[in-house]
Amino acid sequence: MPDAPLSLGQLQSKSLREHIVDVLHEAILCGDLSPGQPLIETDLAAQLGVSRAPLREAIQILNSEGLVETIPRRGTRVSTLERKDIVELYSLRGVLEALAIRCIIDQSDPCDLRRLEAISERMLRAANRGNLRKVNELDHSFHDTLIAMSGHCLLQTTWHLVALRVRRVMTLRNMRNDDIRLVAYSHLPILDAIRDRDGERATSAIEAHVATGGDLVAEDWEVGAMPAPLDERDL
Amino acid sequence: MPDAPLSLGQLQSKSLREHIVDVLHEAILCGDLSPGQPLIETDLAAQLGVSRAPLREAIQILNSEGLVETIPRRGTRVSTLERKDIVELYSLRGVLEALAIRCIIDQSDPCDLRRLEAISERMLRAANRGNLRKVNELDHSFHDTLIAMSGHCLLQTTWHLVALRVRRVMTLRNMRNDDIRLVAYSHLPILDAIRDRDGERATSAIEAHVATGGDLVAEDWEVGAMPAPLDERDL
DNA sequence: TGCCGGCTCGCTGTCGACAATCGACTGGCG
DNA sequence: CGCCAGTCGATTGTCGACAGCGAGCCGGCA
Repeated sequence: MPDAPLSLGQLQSKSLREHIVDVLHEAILCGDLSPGQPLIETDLAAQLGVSRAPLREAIQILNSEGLVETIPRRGTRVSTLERKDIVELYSLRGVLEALAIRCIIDQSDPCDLRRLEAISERMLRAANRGNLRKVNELDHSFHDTLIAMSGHCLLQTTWHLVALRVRRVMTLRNMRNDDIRLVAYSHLPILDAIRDRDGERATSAIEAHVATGGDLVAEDWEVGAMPAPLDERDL
Repeated sequence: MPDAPLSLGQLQSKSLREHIVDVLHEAILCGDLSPGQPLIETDLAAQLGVSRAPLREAIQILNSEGLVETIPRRGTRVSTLERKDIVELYSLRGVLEALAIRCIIDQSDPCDLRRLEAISERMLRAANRGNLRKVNELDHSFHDTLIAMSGHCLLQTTWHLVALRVRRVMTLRNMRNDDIRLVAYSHLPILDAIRDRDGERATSAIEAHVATGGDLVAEDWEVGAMPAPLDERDL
């Protein structure tokens, strides 16, 4: 039970545009839409059973999120991911998470780390079981929660952009089993440092953690990135 | 002569949507559209002489940029700026610029600081002349250039979101004359540190600089923020 | 007099159609 | 044989119109 608000207001409240954004997110993050693939508005609209107006608005959003790239009057395509993008992504991610941790530590009330600890624990178990998908999922939860706990709204907004890209990278790349153990265990020093309210150590820990992840991913990116099955559109 | 590409391809190349985005940017950043003011699509479209379709797409963009807030089926309004937003803005800005500086310093080729130095010099002169508008303009140039020099694309994208908000804050707040001198001169230590390729010192310098600015702005925000003239729309 | 229900109106969400533009193909000319 | 101009198809950009939700107003009822 990750989170199921079911707040009733959710019922039908989503506009068509947001539905489309969700669908496209899913498609891009899962790799159903491969990097570089063109998005033909007419076709997509027909496939989704909607008109082009909300679809175009959705594409605007995807565009601001950096998931697609639009060339005026030329078209839109799923954005590609080069090695440089990975490096940039993880370097930015590092400083954002470091900021989050500083915010958390600076909070007057002793912060509630139980959520993070619970996630971390489950992640370790999943890693030892070799359940790669679960580890990834919990990894994302961990970092999303960390950002949320900072109470820094603007940071959360910014993080959203980064998180989308990270998720994308993680799906495009298949990790080895050793890797996920490494990743899972490297959350522990972060928790320790936050618990001790030691800003310096926490910052180092998170940056080391992120750098590790980034290195693992960037390591042989060219290999793992572009075997995008050259299937023509089938969404 | 800030920058005038005039590359001829610019002629007519902008879609209507982008024009609208520019106009709305201008209107919001200049305060012509005051915080909280509702944006009625029908009216706006009529005033701009366009249909609602490109206007709505433009609003999507403004929305992702955080300049407006949309409540589904209720409408869009210019987003407000609370004191908390200012604090968050400047804290994020600090870490982003610190990252930029680290990138610049890490670059193998000795970076070309002349552009920054030139801007800084002109800023000092403007500050001594008491030319507030010019100082602000040069201040923005300085920081935009700094980010650009990092060569970090994702950082530039992220910076765009921050810079928009900073510009907005700067227009909503009238600085005192002492303030701008203080701001202008506090760029110097940053330049020095970069020149010496001293990462530690540069980071401290930029964070001090940003913090100073943030404090100056946040100081009496409630006073300077909300005297938004309650004029009804005249765009 | 105060509260509840229905009505009306303004506005947003969505749609289908038209106009404009770009790329590729084809044919003619040097 | 190669290059340039003209044409055609495909795709995006823009528009006006309709449908549907939400808020505020008005009237009836306790």
